[in-house]
Amino acid sequence: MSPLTESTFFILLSLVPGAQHGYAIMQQVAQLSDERVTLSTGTLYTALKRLLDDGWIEQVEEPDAPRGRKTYRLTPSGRTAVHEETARLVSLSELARRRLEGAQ
Amino acid sequence: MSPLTESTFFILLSLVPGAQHGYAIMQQVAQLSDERVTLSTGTLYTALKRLLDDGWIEQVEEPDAPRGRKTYRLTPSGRTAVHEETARLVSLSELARRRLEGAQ
DNA sequence: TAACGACATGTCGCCAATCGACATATGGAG
DNA sequence: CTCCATATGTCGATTGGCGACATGTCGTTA
Repeated sequence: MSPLTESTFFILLSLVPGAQHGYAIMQQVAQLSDERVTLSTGTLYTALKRLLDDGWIEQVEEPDAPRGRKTYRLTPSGRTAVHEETARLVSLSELARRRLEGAQ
Repeated sequence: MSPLTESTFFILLSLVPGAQHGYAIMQQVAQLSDERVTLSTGTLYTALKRLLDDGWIEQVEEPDAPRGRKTYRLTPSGRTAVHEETARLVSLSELARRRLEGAQ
């Protein structure tokens, strides 16, 4: 399992509490990251396509959805991936802190 | 300041305690990451070149160095970058944990 | 009513970085 | 002498992000 890119990780993170559509994901990522990560539409929609292909997200059928809005939710595999990536980030940041503090 | 790739971050981390040459960096990254990250030579030497260009590492002149060995050390900018990236990882991993635990 | 900005999805081409494969050369051990 | 660890490097393919462009709706307001 290779490390996720920051964009991909934020997209998955924004879907953790529940399903959302693309544009809302974009806004939430900006909010979550305190405006530090602002996804371009190019990044967002190609990432969503890739995540669908990988089976990490799936489209939710919503009959009452306005216009051409498409809503996505995490699959179990996607949720596992978020957990694994979070574990990687935690161990990596702890390793880095130890190194910077001088303790091997 | 965009996020560093995992490879680049590990290379910089391995130089935190002191100067090293390329091959030793490769071995230390493998050891630091518990064999999870094994840099190919392609990744290593192109990354070192890039880091030199960016002024994050510099070559150390060693008259007693055996063969064509080249030793590198962190510059002040490079050290700053490691600190900033570590801070980013810490805040990101904390954000992720909060999200997964359901709080916000 | 016309214009504007927010909402909403999508494609395209460029660029940056990783990876595996290949190339080259030295030193030491068996 | 052959093999392996040491040591540096290039090249081409692939992946992913980004900015620009394209298209269309909806609500507000001048």
